[in-house]
Amino acid sequence: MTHKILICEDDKFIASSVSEYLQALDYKISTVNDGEEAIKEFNRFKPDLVLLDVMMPKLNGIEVIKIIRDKSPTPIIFLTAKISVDEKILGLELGADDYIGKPFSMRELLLRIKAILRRNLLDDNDQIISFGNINLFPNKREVLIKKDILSLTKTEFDFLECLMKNYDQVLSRDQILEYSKLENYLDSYERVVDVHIKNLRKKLDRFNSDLKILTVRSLGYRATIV
Amino acid sequence: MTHKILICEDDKFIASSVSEYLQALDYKISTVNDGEEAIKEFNRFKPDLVLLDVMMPKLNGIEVIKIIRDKSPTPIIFLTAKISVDEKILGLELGADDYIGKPFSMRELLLRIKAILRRNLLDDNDQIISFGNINLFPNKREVLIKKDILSLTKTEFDFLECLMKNYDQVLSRDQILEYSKLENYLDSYERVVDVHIKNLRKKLDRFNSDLKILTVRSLGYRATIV
DNA sequence: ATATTATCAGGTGATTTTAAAGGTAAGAAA
DNA sequence: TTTCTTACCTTTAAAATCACCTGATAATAT
Repeated sequence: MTHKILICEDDKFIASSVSEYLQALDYKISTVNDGEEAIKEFNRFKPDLVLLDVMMPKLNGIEVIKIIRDKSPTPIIFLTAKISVDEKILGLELGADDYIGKPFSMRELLLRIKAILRRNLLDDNDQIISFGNINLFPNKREVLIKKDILSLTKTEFDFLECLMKNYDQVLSRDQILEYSKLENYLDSYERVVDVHIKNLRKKLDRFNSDLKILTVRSLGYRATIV
Repeated sequence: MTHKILICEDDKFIASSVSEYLQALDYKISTVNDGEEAIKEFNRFKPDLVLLDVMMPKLNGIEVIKIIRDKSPTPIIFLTAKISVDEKILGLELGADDYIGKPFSMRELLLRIKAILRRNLLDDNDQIISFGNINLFPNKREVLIKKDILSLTKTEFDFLECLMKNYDQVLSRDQILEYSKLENYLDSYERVVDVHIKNLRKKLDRFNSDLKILTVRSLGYRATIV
């Protein structure tokens, strides 16, 4: 796991105590003290999450988030003294993922960090599966090809997930059926797999997926990129 | 506003002097001498803050905090003779809000108590869950869309809270029921969820919420912004 | 050797069957 | 009263099945 977190905070005391606390928990930390450095370090360090003080020298947090959001969806938590609901809503519209008011407890901060990393699927268990231009989000049950949503039925989704998890491996019809835990899969006519594969291929083709499902004669199917 | 403080401490001398000192400052105090009593009295007394000795008979402080944290975020300060950095981190992870080493001065203890009670008040007002134009205030049990109050029944509120807390995750009907009732959910008929979701959707639509509840066929529901 | 044919695995589209979710309303509970 | 639950009905979506097609391989005949 061990995520990288960028702390942008001009109050040295807060910066160092947050940094120490998170380092002790095995996060990799980089710290900067103003907005301009924040942008530079963001590009260099490529953090998984940013803690961003709103009031900072040179560029304030709102300006920083605009620049970051232009090119990256990296989650950002604002650290802020006390702000109105309106400002909060503005920040959230600009793409902040959360706010935490000062003074905050370390435990509270940690909870929010964990929640956001989990929400953003950067957590180990529930990884995005990507090959070529296709991205599968297991917990959302959503598949994107480039920016297009590929709408799949439950079975189609399960088949694709199974094939992508076993990328480049040949899977038998039985394995695929079992994975998508269709009950009674023992009884059923094996050709069901063929039909679902056919429908899945059609949908993948329509969106020019470069992931293809190959037939391996007398054995089963295998997913690969062209 | 006068807060209730639960003191869990087996050293009678410390217990009574802290108790007297805080009572003189108008805090309401209850005192117990071991871990098992601590749990019982926590449930009965419902304190705003707990002072918890680490070394106690029957159940030690670490075990007590685990049990309390299972159901309550009530702030906890550990009272401890000497503790390594590792133990400190363990305690903080388990949900301690602060540590204070023995011997401590009454004045120092008081400062920490005040800081934590203050911080907790701020945080409570601060737990807004926001996505798109919709803002949910868990402690007020109020939902705003832009500036409009969305009036929801208890169940509708719970459903929405559950879905928003798990933004973009697919939740099964079971999970939603469990979240919203805490008990007896096993008895009930799963279709109730559909009905409440329908009613909730209608209300969200009427106010042009851009948070939508998507159905994920044969799995459950998922909240997302359009 | 090569051409012809039979056989087999897989592909496809149409149709049937089955299942899930939505909507409504009445009765129960709070 | 309002809110929640249940039952029933409608609508819609998905899965399974079937009959037929195609292309590949293997068997056989020339």
